[in-house]
Amino acid sequence: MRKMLTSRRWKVAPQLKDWERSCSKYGMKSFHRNRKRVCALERCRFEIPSKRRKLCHYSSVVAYDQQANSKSISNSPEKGIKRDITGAGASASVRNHRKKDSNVKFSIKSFKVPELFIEVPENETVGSLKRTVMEAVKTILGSGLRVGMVVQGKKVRDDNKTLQQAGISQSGNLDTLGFTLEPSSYPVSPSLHSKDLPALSPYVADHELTRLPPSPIMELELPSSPSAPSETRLDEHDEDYHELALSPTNPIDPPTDLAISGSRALVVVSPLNAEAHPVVPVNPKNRCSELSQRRTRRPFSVAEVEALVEAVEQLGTGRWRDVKIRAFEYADHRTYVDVKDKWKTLVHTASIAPQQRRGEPVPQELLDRVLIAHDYWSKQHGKHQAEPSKMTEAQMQNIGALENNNNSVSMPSKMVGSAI
DNA sequence: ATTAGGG
DNA sequence: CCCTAAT
Repeated sequence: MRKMLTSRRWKVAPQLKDWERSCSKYGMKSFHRNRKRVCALERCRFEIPSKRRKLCHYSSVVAYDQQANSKSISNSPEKGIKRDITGAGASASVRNHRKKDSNVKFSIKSFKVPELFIEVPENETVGSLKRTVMEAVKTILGSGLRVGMVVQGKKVRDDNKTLQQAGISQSGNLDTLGFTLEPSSYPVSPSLHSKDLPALSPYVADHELTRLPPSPIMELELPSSPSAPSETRLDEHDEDYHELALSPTNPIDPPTDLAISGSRALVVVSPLNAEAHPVVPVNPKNRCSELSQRRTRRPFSVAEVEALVEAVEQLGTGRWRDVKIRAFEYADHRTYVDVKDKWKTLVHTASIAPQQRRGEPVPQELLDRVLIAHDYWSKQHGKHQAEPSKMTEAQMQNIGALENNNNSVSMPSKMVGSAI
């Protein structure tokens, strides 16, 4: 659903087609499973594409150009948002004027502000649209804004950090420095509090069930007093802003100087076939609400990882359905896709330095097994009997050569744990 | 419904 | 985790 919102319209048709094909091929079960999604698809078919669900209420980008004292609204199709923002100069940009002393000198061309979702009927007049936008802007301003800082695409939260420590120096990449205007308050949608929490698998050491899904809804009532611009309050929304963060590899500042005037941004308001909604911050429980609720994060526990490794060692890396059943048969919240993804991250985790790993540390012993199993199963094992490609000596050591055509082939048990 | 990969 | 193209 989220993705649908982000999809360009022309991608919708194929989607529906797939669905139909899938239904005819897999029966009503598939039909019902996908109906929900497709219905949503249909509803959002004419909506303004948006990057993430959490931002689906802000599909247009309002940018303030300080220098020109003008504001512009742009609506860019998904993937283009970041580029458009930066490319259009709608983002904060900084220039290094002089590299003499230890002072960092720069100018802010513009600020990046949170997205804004505008929903108006087709027969809306330009004039009323302008007013609507103005209201939206006033709403944002009324709710209070705080300044966020981005360096090299990463948000800088530590206010105590010196500019130098943050990598902001006359010699640093001032081009990657950006500022954003963010709402200082993020009311939480009450309807989202009671998220269903499936039964935990026998392995799950539950402790991560407290996080509430962040709400994209912004305060509609303006007169809210500018609450304390605490950095921590927006922690959970950082990712959102990362989306809008400047790309280090995407210089946005042409050798021009400050004063940028006029707005080349355009306004694109998709026609809404349904009822008219002059109001800006859309009703919380509308189209893209429940349907797109991101699942609560459930980090795999060590026990789960062990179960997964165990299963993969036996089944390989191409039968995630089976792996899921074997290792998480009773963990409804772990789908075979989840399991497959977890293996992917495990392989990655095992490949990086321990210092770079995050979350509950996974015993090295398990990570070793991950790597071994990964290697083993990625080299023509359990797969078609292709010509035995060359295996280096090292591989021979770690990956014992052995195979049988049985359907339940597995890694030679001798290997399991050989790398402790 | 599952698989396989990119996001 | 999400989203999807292919099976």
